[in-house]
Amino acid sequence: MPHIPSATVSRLVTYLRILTELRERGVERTASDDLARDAHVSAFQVRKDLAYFGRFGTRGAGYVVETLQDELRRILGLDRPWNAAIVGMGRLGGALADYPNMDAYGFSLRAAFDSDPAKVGSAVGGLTVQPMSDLAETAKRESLDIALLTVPAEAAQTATEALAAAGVRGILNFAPVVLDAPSGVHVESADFLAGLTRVSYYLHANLAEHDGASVAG
Amino acid sequence: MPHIPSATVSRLVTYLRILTELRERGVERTASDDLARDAHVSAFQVRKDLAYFGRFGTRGAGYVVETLQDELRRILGLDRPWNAAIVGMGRLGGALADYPNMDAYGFSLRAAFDSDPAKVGSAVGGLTVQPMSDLAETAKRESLDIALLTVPAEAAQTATEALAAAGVRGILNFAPVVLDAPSGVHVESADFLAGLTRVSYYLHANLAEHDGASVAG
DNA sequence: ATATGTGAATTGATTCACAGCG
DNA sequence: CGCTGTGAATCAATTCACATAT
Repeated sequence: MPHIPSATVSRLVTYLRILTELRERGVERTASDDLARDAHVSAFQVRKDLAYFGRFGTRGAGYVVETLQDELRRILGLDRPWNAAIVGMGRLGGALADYPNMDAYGFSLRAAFDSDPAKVGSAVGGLTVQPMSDLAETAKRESLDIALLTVPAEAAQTATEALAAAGVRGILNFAPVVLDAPSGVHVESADFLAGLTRVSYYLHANLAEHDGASVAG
Repeated sequence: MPHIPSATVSRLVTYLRILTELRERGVERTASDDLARDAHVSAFQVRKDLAYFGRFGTRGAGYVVETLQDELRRILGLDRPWNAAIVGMGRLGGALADYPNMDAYGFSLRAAFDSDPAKVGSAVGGLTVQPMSDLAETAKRESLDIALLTVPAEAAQTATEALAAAGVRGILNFAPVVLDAPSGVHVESADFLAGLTRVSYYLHANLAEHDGASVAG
């Protein structure tokens, strides 16, 4: 497998969503032109992105929605369940714990942690908040793969190291800091203040172009 | 001004944060090497990013933290206040309304909207939730610049068009859909499910590299 | 006929090496 | 002498054109 641009990975997520919506609407076939229009990219780009991973279409006829959806789910690792935990049960952590459809997307929330003794033991979104000292044991028992990290900025690096030590290999970081990712751990940023600041830049510069960057909120 | 890569804009946000932290710690001078280390990029990259906008350092001596911080705030449009509103007062909207330090970052929350009559009139984070029908009037009265869009995916495009019609020029979109940005409106994505899916991809592909994309959470 | 898949061309971003200035 | 600022070179990503398959 050649090296895959990270922008390609982001676009694959978009294509998958479009295919999911097409399928819900009962559409059976589609084409790179259609996907391109909905994803706001060129049809060349769609075909090139898919070509990194194989051949999924039929020349002259386009793609079968269900087939391509399944392939993208497989490529993106969504053909298996991921066990996730929320670390930091402030307002944002609480909102994420109650977020609907996380299971539908293939992510199973299995635990919630907070270092504040006042929060430990409370119930949020069907989970009981545990102390950080339970992290290693719970991570092992629940086979935690991914953490949604919603602690304050100044606590994020310490929490990251605790997560790495506990065997968690993926972190979605909501804190407004650049994390030093321990070896073997993949970190994605989901930093809405950075997004707000980019909006500020583009408004300020009077550049009302198209969309911007990536991650989560 | 040449064209600025959007990756450069994202990195400028990071540099600004590092400078802010240095200043809080009382550090007066820094160098591209230091910023590079903290931002996880190369020193070449730091200097090239800054060079798009001017000359801010002293050869042989590096940068004055306070000066460079001020320049970056100006470049990113943070030297003026932005008036923001939350559109969609579900769990996530509520969490954002209570988010501390939004003012410190230069964003002033002035209004909150929801289409659900049951939510209208309730108080969240010092704001009274207004119906969507008030959008145009309130946007004008409060000079709303930016919306934090936290409505469900299926409502996001309609809300975007209402915001554009009300004169809001920047949208930070938390919904998991690609928005069709009306002319003159800049949209940034703050889509945490996309971030989670990218984590899934990198874990699945067993590529425990470094960080990924951008936006908010 | 029609739309995919892909090597080649182009564009863009990053890296480099060093000139320039304090 | 040190570190910035920047043109040139390298590397990567996107765009294109068309051969290919149905």
